[in-house]
Amino acid sequence: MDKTYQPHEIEKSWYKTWEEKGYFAPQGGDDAFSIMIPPPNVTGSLHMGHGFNNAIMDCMTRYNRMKGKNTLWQPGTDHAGIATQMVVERQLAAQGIDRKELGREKFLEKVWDWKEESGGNITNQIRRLGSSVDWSRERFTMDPGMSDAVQEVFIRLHKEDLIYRGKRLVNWDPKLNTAISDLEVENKDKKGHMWHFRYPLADGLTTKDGLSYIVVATTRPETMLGDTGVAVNPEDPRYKDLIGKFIELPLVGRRIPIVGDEHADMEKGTGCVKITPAHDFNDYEVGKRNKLPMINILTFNGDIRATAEVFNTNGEESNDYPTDLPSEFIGMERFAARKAIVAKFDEIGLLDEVKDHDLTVPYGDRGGVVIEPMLTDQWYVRVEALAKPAVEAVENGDIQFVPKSYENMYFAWMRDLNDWCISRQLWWGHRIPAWYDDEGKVYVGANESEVRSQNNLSDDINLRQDNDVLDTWFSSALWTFSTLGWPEKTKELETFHSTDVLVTGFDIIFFWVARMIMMTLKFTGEVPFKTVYVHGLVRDQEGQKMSKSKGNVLDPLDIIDGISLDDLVAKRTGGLMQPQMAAKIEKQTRKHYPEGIASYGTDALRFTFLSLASTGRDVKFDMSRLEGYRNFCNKLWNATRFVMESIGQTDDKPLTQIEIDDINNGHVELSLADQWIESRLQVAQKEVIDALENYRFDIAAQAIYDFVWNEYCAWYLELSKPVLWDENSTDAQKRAARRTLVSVLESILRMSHPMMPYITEEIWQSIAPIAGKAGDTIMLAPYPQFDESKVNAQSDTDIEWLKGVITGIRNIRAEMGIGPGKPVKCLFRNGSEDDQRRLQANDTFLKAMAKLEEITWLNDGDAAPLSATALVGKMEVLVPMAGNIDVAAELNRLTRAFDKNEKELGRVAGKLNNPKFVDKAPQEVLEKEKAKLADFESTSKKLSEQIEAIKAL
RNA sequence: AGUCGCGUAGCUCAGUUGGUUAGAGCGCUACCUUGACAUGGUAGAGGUCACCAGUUCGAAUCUGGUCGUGACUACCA
Repeated sequence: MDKTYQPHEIEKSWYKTWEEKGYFAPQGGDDAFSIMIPPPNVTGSLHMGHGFNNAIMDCMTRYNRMKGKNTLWQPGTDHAGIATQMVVERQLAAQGIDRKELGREKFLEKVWDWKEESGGNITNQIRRLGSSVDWSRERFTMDPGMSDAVQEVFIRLHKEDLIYRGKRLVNWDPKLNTAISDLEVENKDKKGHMWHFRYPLADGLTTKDGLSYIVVATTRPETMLGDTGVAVNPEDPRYKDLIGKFIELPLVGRRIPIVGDEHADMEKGTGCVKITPAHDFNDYEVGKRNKLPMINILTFNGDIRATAEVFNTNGEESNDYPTDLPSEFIGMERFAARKAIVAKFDEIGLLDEVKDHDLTVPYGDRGGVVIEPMLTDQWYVRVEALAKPAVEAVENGDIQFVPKSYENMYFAWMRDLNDWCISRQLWWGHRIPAWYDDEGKVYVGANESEVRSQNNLSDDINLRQDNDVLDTWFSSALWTFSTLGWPEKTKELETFHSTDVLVTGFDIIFFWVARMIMMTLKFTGEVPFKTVYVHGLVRDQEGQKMSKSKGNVLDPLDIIDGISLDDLVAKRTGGLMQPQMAAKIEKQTRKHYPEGIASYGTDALRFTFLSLASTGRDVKFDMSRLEGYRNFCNKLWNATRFVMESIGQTDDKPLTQIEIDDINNGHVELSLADQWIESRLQVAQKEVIDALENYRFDIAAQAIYDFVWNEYCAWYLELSKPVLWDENSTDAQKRAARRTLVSVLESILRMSHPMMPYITEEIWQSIAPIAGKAGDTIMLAPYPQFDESKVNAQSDTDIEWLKGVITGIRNIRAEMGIGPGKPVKCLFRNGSEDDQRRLQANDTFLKAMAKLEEITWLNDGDAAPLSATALVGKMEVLVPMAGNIDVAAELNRLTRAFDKNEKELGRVAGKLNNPKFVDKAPQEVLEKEKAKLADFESTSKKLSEQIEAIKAL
């Protein structure tokens, strides 16, 4: 074995072996366990969030598999409509090709090509993370089977009138030219302006104040081209007389009414609100209430149209107004038009005022440009009826969120839902199964011929299919059951649905979790999962969300394999949407990773993720923690080297079967340490199992770390040395130590395997046969169970005593400046029978671990030399001060201990002197405090005696 | 503005139904290459649990408020 842990060597080949041997496929008992991977973007690449997510899911999966359950972790990817289409469009643009020139068919071929080319990337990454998914069942949302499911769902929902089509105001992304749902809109706080415009009253009217105009304010001046009214509050004494009158819309010359609507707030702004129903969500509602026409003035790219589109309040084309727009603005980009229109108002003396204004601006989360409310035909899901059972499933506990507090978030969102806009003006995705005849009548069905036959449409009637595709989340919402074969009634569906647990970040509870619950209940009558484990979001060391545009993303593989600083900088600054950020990103990267990133290996990364998986909302990823866990792997590795060495196994000379049988079956005489470590192992196992069952991976990781490092390595390994190295030890004693070393290590490996699959498999392969365990892989070995019969409380207190003596002497050594290599004498005074028994049983351990040349037991009245002293319970451990020892230092040490003890003594005494406490506190607590008091008093007494003795010199 | 969450050691975080001498890792200080491991060992230092008030015999933990901070929702004519 190498002297240090080398993750690369270990992690190189195991995954391939596991996969090839089919260990990931479901096998095991009748009791099933299943979990669905949240499908990542097929052409994307993994980020730290995926790494975190995968570490948790794989830990659960491996744990349940080792428990003997019929375990399925279902993998797959989604088609990520917008994101993928964007990437391919950009690639084409680089070659000077436009998507529309290419045509739909050809373009889709290109996307499929790209999927073939890059789709392996993400699955490779998942493999590198060690995720034990069943690759034989890998699914993709655009697979034929899943597409059938999507179509089936659409048609059925439509039949039940839960899907409808309508002309409505939607969030429009002018860059990507598609509608997006309100969840895909990101609101950002911006500094902007509020422009006040004067709108002249028509027909020579004046206001009460004698003005010939009213003033409206807007943050989006360009929309005024589409104004079809001005609203004032019906109660507003300033303006209510004007209701029913008209104004002359500047620049356009449109005559538009003043309407009374409560939307206009008398306290706010000027009290007059311009109404642009085709370009503002509030105005849309006001327009509907007041029967105002809607005028669309923008193209899908967000430019001013050549001619406006005029609709009546029902969304039908109308001639309520002419379609002319002022020629000087035509074709202008919306923000340029804003400037030009403000300038024009200023020029003609109608710009009343400009104020600075803080506002929230909606951005598309994909395209990154300002969203424009746009009047378009879209498909919607009516969510109200679907939401009700989805809420109930959580209320009645069929689905449980962990941590529970996320249920509030879920309910809050489910309470006020908007209908879900599911159509996207893209080519990449599931095309909407709807056909239109020449009159625009809609027919929904699986395909054209079905539509014709179901609706008795003859072949000479023209039909064309809807151009749009469905939101990717529509197909993702069917993920748990469509991956298992629905709408067929498959065996998999029966066995693995509902799934046991969904592991996801809170940021997609609405996007995905809620929609899955709604759709799955609707179509299977089952919940998609029984538990939703919600983890935090991985952030960088400054607590910032990781994003490509901020340049603070990390690829988990770069942590596993390592990356040079220059490569990391290049990776982060390449392909930026905003190239001007490059310098800042480079500076930041060089600051945070002056040496680049070392290679830490998969196990250390996974263990780090799991140790960070507490109940918090954020996970700040801390490289120093990662380093600590890499060191932990090294610790485990070297402990193994020690065990191998102790049993006489070397790389080129393995143990013979006879030698192995001897270790496992020969006569043994268990030492206190042997019994103790077995006992502690049980306690650790219980802690780990309890933590895993409660989704507290941080606690499980901590328990493993603590047991391996601070008990097995720090104490047990050290305690085994005196036995193994002492010529006077019997064979039975040595055999006991060897057997214990091996069996505890083997248990540690199985206990840790779900968290650190590679190193545990690597070591297990050589340790298991020696421990007498059969099996080809640790993956399928049984998970260790808590065995109460091996818990030994006596050994625990005895070892604590031993540790106390050793630590006490080491402390004296350190404070007195006695080097660890120098043997000292030691005397025990004022010890009990128990102390004496322990001393006899542990004489060898003590001498070896505290480097003692002689131990003397003092009986009452025996004289003691002047000594430095440590207390172990009531017993005093004396290290004689052989003349050259620092008296002042010892006095100082004792005084510090005394002061500390006095403080505690005072605190406890105060409590016990309080009659109310003595009166009301439970007996149990009272006894505990009394015992503490006695201890502190005895310690104080001893320490002051010792201080006096030193002072007397 | 509303809702929810958070504030514990220099840093990153645990702290289960109120009773611990408030813990861990990293970092820090001193010492140590001793035959698993310097990716190590030994011994230490370091906290008014944001602040104020309350409930209680007893509060990091429960309640109310203040301050700071984050997320989400809404508004922003």
